[in-house]
Amino acid sequence: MTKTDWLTELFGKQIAQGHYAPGTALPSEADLCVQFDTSRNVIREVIKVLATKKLIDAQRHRGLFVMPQDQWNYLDADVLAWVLEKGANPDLIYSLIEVRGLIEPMISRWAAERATAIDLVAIEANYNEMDSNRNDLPKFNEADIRFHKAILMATHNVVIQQLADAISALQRAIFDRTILADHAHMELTMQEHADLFDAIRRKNPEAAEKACLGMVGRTAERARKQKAAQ
Amino acid sequence: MTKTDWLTELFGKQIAQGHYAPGTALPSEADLCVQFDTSRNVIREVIKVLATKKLIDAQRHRGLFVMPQDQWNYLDADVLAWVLEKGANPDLIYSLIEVRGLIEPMISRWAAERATAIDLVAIEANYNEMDSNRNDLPKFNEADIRFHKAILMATHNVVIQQLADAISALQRAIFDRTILADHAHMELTMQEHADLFDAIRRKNPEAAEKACLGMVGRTAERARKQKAAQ
DNA sequence: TTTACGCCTATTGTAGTACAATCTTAACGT
DNA sequence: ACGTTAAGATTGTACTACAATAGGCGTAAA
Repeated sequence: MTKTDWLTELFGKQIAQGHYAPGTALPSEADLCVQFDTSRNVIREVIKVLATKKLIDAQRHRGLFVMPQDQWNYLDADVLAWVLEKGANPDLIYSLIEVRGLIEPMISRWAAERATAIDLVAIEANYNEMDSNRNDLPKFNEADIRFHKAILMATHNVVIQQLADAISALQRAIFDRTILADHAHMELTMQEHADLFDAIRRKNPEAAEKACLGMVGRTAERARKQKAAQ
Repeated sequence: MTKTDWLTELFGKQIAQGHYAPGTALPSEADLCVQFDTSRNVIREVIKVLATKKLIDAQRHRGLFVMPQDQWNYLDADVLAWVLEKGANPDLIYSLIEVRGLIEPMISRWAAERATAIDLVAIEANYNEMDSNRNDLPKFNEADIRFHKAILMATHNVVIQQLADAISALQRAIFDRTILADHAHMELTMQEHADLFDAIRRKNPEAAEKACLGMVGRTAERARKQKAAQ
């Protein structure tokens, strides 16, 4: 990883996690050079990347400003991960869950209609990896993420596929906040995933959509509980 | 507009429109400096932006490569506009229409549930502007785009709002390809928009969703015809 | 012939300086 | 109090230099 990449992540996180209030001015390029101990060249490239992600607004002769939060590109996997890492605001969480609730069932449906043999192999492989890692939560979660990503790919819709990284980031953030330690919960999760995979393999769109609706609904319910508890 | 912005658009368009085959190597930074008559500094910033948009893959010591098309960030308004400007591939068009058909009806529904008085004023203003510009197609289209954007904003879902620029780019591209010159067509369009606005104003989600389904369906139909005709 | 080694070149990453262009601010004079 | 002017601050662009390493080429050994 290059110094530029590193600083992009560091500075991006600082902004996304509220180090600087939206709308306010950031330090000048010269100050940032000192602060991060690097050349102006690197700082400018970092700024260009963060501006493309809509976190920063660079105005010539005036300075750098934090974009208003509602302009941030939440569909960018980096931005989403940075924001979610440090407990995001409830509005964003609700918006994300709402959108996910809209598109995931349709993704499952499309996957059931279009999955090729190759797609099915990928989905099944990740299901099996989940199954055999019930006692290793980190591995289990990563397999779960790959399972859903494999389904996404099976839609063969390039626009939907763009969302893959963002959805993965969302899943990771949810995993970090919800504990599926208890046995009954794990069994239920595996059963749901089994049902979904089965529906896709049998090329049954209705069953796939229904299976997904249950999962999404329960995830949303968990998120609501977490929010209420905190 | 700065030189960097200008070259980002120029080079980005070249790549997005197939000047260089996906997967192949691009000219080196030094060559690009000569080709675009600029400093390496500017070229590197251009590259950073296009890499963030997933059009370019910069590999240290190896060179610059065009990303595979299915990695391009089609949810970025620039990328989408560049790609669509020069007749995109049918797969992409189909994917876009499919996704739009999924989310637009729900957007209409949410807008009907949540639109504030301010939102309604914005929507109505743009409807009226469409109405009074039936004979000025460019103005009519821009008003149409703002009409749909106002509805998007009325969902009060920040994730959905991120899609606004991309959807506007998509609409512009569709307008450029479809001719609504004939009178009957225009009347139908206005009627559909009136129905949608009316449903949102009356806070009737079902009616809003239904009105939108008709519009989306007809747009998809038009796109299919255009594709068949070419 | 094949393989291993080392040298050379090409290429991106980082640092630093210099100047241009213009917006902001403060000082100044009336 | 107000308009003018000048200085300073800040981003945009250009150029040079060096670092670090992947890849290609040639050479020599097995």
